[in-house]
Amino acid sequence: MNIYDISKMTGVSTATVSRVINGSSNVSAKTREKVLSVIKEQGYTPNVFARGLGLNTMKTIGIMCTDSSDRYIAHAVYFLEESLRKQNYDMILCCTGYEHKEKEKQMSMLLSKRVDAVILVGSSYAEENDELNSYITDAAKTVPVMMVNGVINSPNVYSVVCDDYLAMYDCTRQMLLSGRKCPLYIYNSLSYSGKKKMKGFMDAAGELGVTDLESNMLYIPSHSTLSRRLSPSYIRSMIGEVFKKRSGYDSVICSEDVLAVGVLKYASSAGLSVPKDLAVTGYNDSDLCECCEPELTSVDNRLQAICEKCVSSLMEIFEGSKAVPKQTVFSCELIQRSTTDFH
Amino acid sequence: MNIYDISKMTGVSTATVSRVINGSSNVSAKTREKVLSVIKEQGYTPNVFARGLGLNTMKTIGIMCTDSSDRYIAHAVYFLEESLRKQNYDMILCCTGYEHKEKEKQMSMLLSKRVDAVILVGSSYAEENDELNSYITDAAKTVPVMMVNGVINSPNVYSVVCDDYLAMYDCTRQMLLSGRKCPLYIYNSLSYSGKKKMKGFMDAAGELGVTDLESNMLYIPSHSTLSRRLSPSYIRSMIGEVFKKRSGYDSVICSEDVLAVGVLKYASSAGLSVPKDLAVTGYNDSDLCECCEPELTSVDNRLQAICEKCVSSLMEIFEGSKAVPKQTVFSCELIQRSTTDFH
DNA sequence: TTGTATGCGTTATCAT
DNA sequence: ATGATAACGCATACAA
Repeated sequence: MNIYDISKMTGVSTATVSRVINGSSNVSAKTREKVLSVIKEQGYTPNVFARGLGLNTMKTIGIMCTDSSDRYIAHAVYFLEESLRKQNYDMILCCTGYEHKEKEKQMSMLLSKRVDAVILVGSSYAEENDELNSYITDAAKTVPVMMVNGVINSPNVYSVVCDDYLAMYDCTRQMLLSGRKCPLYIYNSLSYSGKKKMKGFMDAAGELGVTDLESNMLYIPSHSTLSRRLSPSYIRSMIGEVFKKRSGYDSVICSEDVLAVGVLKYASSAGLSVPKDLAVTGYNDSDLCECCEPELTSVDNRLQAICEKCVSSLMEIFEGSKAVPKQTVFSCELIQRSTTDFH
Repeated sequence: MNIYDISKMTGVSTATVSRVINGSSNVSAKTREKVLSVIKEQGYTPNVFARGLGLNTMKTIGIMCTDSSDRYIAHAVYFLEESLRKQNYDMILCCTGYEHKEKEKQMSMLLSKRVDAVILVGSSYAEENDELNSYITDAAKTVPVMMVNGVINSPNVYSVVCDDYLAMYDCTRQMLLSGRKCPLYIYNSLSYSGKKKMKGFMDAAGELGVTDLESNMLYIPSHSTLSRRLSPSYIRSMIGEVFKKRSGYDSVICSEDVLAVGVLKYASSAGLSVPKDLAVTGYNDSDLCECCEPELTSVDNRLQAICEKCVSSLMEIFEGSKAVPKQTVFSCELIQRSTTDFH
């Protein structure tokens, strides 16, 4: 069943059938009605390949992420899907993992599929080293590239991010202003946003009199070769070692919620009362916050707003707007629960 | 840059270029080498639309799920993506939500995109009422339909599931054999697998002397119009009400981990010691299990194995095998942690 | 308002 | 082993 069949059955030309399908106004009401009824009756659907061949687009966006089972990314994918579908776009989802080689490979695969744009989800796509980003900037010569929570300054690459620096700066300030003297910062990533958060902590802590920042920071890398994901009990044991080496920590600020869960586990096993003996904050405001005891103070990084803005900007780019901002920054919001006693 | 350009630059016909691209053996080594070098040098990529038009396939699988940000589904999507990519297939991801209308709509959208198959993720696609499944059985007339954790008995529809009935039956048995007399079963879904689990509980409880099953079961529906997701604190309060009405429960068996987290929250607030006063089990063996205190006994429903089998079966179907099982069943595994004291 | 004719870039059939 | 050409199904420029 193709456009020729419909043409024959209705007695009009394929051009007119095509016009009806695409909602052209230059069709008489009578003709339109006739064609429409036959199309419906026959259950005819235009062949997307033929259409794609002519128009060179399939209304499909390529989504690249490292790992769609990650809490944060899974939500991003969901919000993007929702927004894109409203605009009648589909998504091809690619999970690249954390290896550069694979990222490059999937990108070229997406381009060969002639997607209309590529959305990069997560800050692990924005590398410090420009050389490593060349596959992205090259791709942007062909299609718009949108980055969710990552920034690369290059033509046709657009970023939508939240202000992780300021969020962590504020969070740290609040922690110290509430009377804590000796915070421990735990981070698990040195990605673009990972570094922003870290700097936020360091600046605030430095300004408020914390010296010897080195000993107030702990790096627990995720995505090791050993395991795909950090487990809370592993984190607990790491914390335990650090607390054994040096006592006096009265607060822990984490770059991700799961780290804070591990801290709470440590506190519980060490008989520390939270927040009295140890105040704790997480980051992402994920559903983990409400699963632990006490419930976790965290930072809402506005993922939904970011994803929706990302898609709406993309649509504007498609419409040829020249006024789309290269970078859009959202503010985070501190969500206070029971692991802190901020003023 | 198209196949004609390559043809001109190499001095061979487009047919030969095509043969080289598709690895036909009927090409001399010399010609192949020449063509390959020009292709590489020019960075030529075949146009997938033209190819799709001729072959009527784009090596793309449609994935339908209710909500890709759900922990369980997000993992399924990840495992499916991984398996499909190994076979050089892409996925178009659709989140349909829980409304029937939308499921139908997205299905027809996928079919109009000429996907090579559709994978339905989650048990909410298998309806009791055959009428409601007709959009699925109809789709199966066009392409193979694979169901991850749901069963519909119809031509060209294949299911890969885990034995939720047996898992819940065993879990309940263990609970009762460890000395518990009065279990509460909490469930949040009446989907295909939801009913299986429920029956598992009822059968085991009935056999081991629990009477008046009605009062041993509590339904807390997810996906209400109020909120997209159940929150642990809401669950806690629901539990609280039930325990107030009738005391004596010494154990809680949950159809999903997040429910169990809510139970633990209740226990903590009510001063009940787990597992001494109250034994608790979850279901799915999600990462929540290791986030709570004490860590949660749960059922591993072998999601990765299911997804991998689903894809490998699909590949066999594509290869024309007639021996692909209509239904494949995996056994679950009880993962004991610290919320139970099973013998 | 409607129809005709052509291009889009492959793959496959049939010759050679 | 290689080449010429039809077919795939649609959209559109141009003609009427």
